[in-house]
Amino acid sequence: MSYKTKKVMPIGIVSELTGLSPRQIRYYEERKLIFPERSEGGTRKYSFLDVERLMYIAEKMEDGLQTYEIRRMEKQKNQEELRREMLRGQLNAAFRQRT
Amino acid sequence: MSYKTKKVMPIGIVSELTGLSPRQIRYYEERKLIFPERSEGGTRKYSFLDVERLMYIAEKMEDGLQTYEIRRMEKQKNQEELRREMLRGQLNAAFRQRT
DNA sequence: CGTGTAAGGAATTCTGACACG
DNA sequence: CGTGTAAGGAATTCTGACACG
Repeated sequence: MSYKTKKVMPIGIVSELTGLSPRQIRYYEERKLIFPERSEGGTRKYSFLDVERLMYIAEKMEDGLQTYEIRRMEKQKNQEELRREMLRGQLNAAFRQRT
Repeated sequence: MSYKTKKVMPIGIVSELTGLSPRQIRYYEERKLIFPERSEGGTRKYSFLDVERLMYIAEKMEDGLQTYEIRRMEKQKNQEELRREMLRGQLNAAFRQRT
């Protein structure tokens, strides 16, 4: 696992890095926009990728979007990616090509 | 600053990642082998590079080296690098070359 | 020298709730 | 809906010291 995706930061650091309040960060988790891991004791752990995602979320919030709208956008993006990958898989299977 | 060098991890995470005890990690700091940053409240913050360095230190310790020997090795390495860089600088100046 | 541990305190984080709008 | 805040408690970290070897 890369340094970018490894969950290692406490919420205080993430708050400093993103400019968001701990309250905001926890709320975005409640709204299924962000998914930190937990330590044994229950404290949240975030990755740099999470920090990037939070900054992206912050932008969208500033644009006036609601959390469920952002979540919907993310889901759409993922589904488009899936579609593209499945298409690529089918093409590969059909023509026996290797990338 | 890259994800590798940004100081963001608390000592508990570093302990998990390296397999070293917090006591050992603090001791290596006392012996000037590692240099975490501090939060306002005084808690230590480490980077992934620090984690790598700690694993390197752990190896050397297992080899039976003492902390001052490891510190001496590091210093030597740095000085060699400096020498090489200065030499490169002089050559560039002498021949007006650009890399 | 290098590391474990118990001690006491401080910084950090957690959750659920109330408030505002 | 999104966020601030005070509340109480728990997890985490801090330092200095003693112990062992």
